[in-house]
Amino acid sequence: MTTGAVSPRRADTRRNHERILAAALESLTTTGEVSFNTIARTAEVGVGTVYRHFPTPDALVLAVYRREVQHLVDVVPSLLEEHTPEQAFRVWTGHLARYMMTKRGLANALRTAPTSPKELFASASEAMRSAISTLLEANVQAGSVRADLDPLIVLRALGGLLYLSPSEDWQSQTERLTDLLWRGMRT
Amino acid sequence: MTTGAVSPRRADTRRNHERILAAALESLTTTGEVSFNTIARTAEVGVGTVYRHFPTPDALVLAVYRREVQHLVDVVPSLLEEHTPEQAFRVWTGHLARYMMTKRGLANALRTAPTSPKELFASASEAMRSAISTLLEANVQAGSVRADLDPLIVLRALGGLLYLSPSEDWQSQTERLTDLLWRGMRT
Amino acid sequence: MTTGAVSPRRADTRRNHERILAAALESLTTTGEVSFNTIARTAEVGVGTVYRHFPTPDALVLAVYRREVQHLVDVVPSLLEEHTPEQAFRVWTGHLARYMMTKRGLANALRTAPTSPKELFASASEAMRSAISTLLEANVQAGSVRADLDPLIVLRALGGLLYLSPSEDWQSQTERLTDLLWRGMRT
Amino acid sequence: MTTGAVSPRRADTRRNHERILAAALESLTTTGEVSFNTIARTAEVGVGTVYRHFPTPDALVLAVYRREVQHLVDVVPSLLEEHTPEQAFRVWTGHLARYMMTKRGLANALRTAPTSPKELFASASEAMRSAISTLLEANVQAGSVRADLDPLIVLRALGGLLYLSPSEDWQSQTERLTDLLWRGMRT
DNA sequence: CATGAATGAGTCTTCATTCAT
DNA sequence: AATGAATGAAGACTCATTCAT
Repeated sequence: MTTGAVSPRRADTRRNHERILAAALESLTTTGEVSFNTIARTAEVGVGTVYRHFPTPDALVLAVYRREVQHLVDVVPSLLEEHTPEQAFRVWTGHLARYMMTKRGLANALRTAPTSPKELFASASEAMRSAISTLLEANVQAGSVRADLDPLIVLRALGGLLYLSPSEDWQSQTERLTDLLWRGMRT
Repeated sequence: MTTGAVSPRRADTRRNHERILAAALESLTTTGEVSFNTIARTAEVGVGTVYRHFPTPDALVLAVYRREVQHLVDVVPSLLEEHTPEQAFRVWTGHLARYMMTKRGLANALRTAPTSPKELFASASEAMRSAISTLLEANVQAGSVRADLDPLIVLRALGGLLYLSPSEDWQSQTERLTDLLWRGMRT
Repeated sequence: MTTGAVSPRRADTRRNHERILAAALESLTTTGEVSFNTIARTAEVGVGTVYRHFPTPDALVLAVYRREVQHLVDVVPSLLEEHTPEQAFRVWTGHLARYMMTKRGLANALRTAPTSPKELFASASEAMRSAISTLLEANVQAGSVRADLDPLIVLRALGGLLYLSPSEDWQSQTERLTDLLWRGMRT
Repeated sequence: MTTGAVSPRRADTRRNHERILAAALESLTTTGEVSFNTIARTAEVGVGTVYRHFPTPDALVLAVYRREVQHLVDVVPSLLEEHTPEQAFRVWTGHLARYMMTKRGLANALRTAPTSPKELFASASEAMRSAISTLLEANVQAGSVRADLDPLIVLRALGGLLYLSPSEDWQSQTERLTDLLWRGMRT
């Protein structure tokens, strides 16, 4: 009836979407589980609402994943602006390590995703690969690393960061792992 | 009750222990699940028996894990006898990759083990560390790698092998990852 | 609000009514279920609209039922024009059997209708009874059946046709059942 | 430990089986539903126990069904001992009508049984057919009915008894239906 | 009036854990 | 010690019904 205001119903829907994603992220980063019932309870919506927004648990995990991975991708340009290519790479591995540590549950959920790990990685892993690719290209331009590096291999080499646990001296370990890797990468 | 004689009972018990471990390993490497009921069924013992042998699911996973990791540790000496130190290291990473690929379910279970990741790594990760340590020492002796490498860092760098999936060209990827790493390790 | 003019709204409403009935019929004859949500989806209207047109699932089933049964009632006059009374009866039982077989889901839904089986039969069963009544009267006039037959009893005797399944030799079974019944009915 | 008494555990199990069947029968004859949760609640056992005894809802319905149908089959011999063949048949249809009326929910559940209607009828319908067959044979021997009657057709003709509802004058209707049928059956 | 998002009760099913034998 | 039946909490999912727009 009114024209000025955004319809409350519409607002509810959007807010629900947000709340569900937030609840799912929290659940994934803490327990690593994605019980629709629990998420509904946390987000304070009905279970049916969760199902309306995300047909399957996988779809929900995927949505959370995409969103989170995007953070790592988005930070690359600014890193390259503010640092030398080499520094940018090193700082980014720090981001990656921190991300891995915080989102442990998420990482696990991704690995154990029962269905369509294909689609999952097709999009997410590709995003990561392109982020690394950009960093490598900048370094190749600067002459600091070899030109024949496969971003995927570098990504795999960084995979060990997944093992880091908050209790250990992860900062130092990350640096040392990056050092080791860098020695193997440089010209 | 008695300690001197090996009672027939004792034999049964030992056999049960074996069967449970075998069933758990199979379950972990295939489905990645460790349902006590399922394992009991596979091992052809009662659930109660499984509980008697392993108080918690974690204890069972840990036991399986220890056993499996031992294989990777045990192979080191013979590798060093039959190959140059560098070759030994490279061949061992191949073993590691194959192991990771075969025991995917196990690896996942380990990562998602809800409790006591401490104890889990205290023993298992330590075993792996010592295996790498041995390989590194041989290479240091031969002058092929730097003397200041931390085995743990190298182990982390190899962690990316966990991502490999059977469908991909994992052999080539393993070699390339090892190459990259080796460049960073050598003198 | 107004009664004199046929509003465009009215047209929409009538069309919706039709679509809902059509969707319900299809659902009943195929799956035998009457999920309002599913029906709404099939009819391409909102659930609320279905509720507006039919207050309860029963009301909807009843409406579909009435409509379908009418087919069996409407065919009687023409049968009596084109056949002898006895043949008309026999042909009609064939119609009945085919109808039962096609609308199996409908028949089941009717039987399991949780509430108001009263109202359900008050109208639908009455229509069937009158159809049979007409057929019997013609036969009484022709002197081929006894005059003291209760149409309801005859209807019940034909109820066995409900059991027929498409896979069996239902045509022959219908004829034999009709034969048996006819022997009991004739003068 | 004791030898004289049947082990209590064994007794519990058997008692549970009974209670579940009883609860299922009640549920089927009243609401026509077979919710495992509800049945467990009624029988005062855990849901898991119901699952242990009956793997699927169908298996439970089937078990109840077999049991109930058996009653109708078992009564035949005594009827033939105490009555003339014709009377036996008429009394049996009375039993059938009463059974149908009481077990309405059961009958419905049977018709709508989603899976394996095959197996269901292979056993149950066959039992019914043989019951009627016995009654017919006795009558053929006594010369009261024709020898070429197909028990299955007679069973179908009696199917109309399913329609009877307790509120109506079902006794009289049953008799009249049987009369009509008998006229068609006799020599 | 029509729409369809939201709700939540209720069903199915699995599985860790207990415990009587 | 071994067994496995029993239990029930918990998760997945459906669907009737309400209600804001």
